[in-house]
Amino acid sequence: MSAARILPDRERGVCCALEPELPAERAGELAAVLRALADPTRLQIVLALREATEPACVCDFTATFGLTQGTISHHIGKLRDAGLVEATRRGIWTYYRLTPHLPAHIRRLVDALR
Amino acid sequence: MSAARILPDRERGVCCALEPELPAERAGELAAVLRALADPTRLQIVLALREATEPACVCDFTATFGLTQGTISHHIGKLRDAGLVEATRRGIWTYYRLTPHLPAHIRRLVDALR
DNA sequence: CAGACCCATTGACGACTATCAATGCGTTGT
DNA sequence: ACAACGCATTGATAGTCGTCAATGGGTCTG
Repeated sequence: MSAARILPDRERGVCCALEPELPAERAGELAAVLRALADPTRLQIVLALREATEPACVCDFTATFGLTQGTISHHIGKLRDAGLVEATRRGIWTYYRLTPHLPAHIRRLVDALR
Repeated sequence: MSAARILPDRERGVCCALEPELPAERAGELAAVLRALADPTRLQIVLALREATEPACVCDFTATFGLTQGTISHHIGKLRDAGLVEATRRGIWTYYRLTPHLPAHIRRLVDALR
């Protein structure tokens, strides 16, 4: 044990102005991706697509999650807005898959999900 | 190029019921952590704590982000609720640091942030 | 004790979210 | 042409979120 870390001594009235780790714009983009993932349904959709060998359709998910078709479509729309998911129309169906060649830092994030 | 993937043939009225990748409870927990990270301010706080050599105080962040003390406290409260951040009182100050020994799958997620 | 300081909490406000039922649109099969 | 199908969109509702100003509770200094 003994991760007892020593706490810094502070002078009253003096705060350390910290530097943000990321430029504001970058932090906003990353937060937007996280927001897209921050819902159990959308998270499961992304994980399913990540593992899937074939692209999936909206109707595949409605049964799985017990949600309305409209709701699933809404969720997938958010994933598309975030750039995480791509769609391909083919006749009646719209096939979805994880966006191939995501930016490296986003891909790392998606890969970290478990 | 030619990432031209072959799309599956589908029979009308037949959807593939997919298996969720995660048990519902686990997905909910993970989504909760993602929700805690899904705000630019909280994201920057976590990144700052991840890189910091010394724990930080609320007042350190108010200047950095141009937000009220109350707002920063509120954000840190959410990070605490999510289990990402720990607090230590010492006299006037409350020192915050990233929770040591996070569960592996959460730690992996935090490490993936950039 | 009185004041200054750090932080948490509360109340209020506008903005956004998740969900459903209902509707509309394009495509396919008969 | 018509009906069935997959999906998107809309409108509505209940809930959550981010922010601030204001207040209150500890803790230190003089």
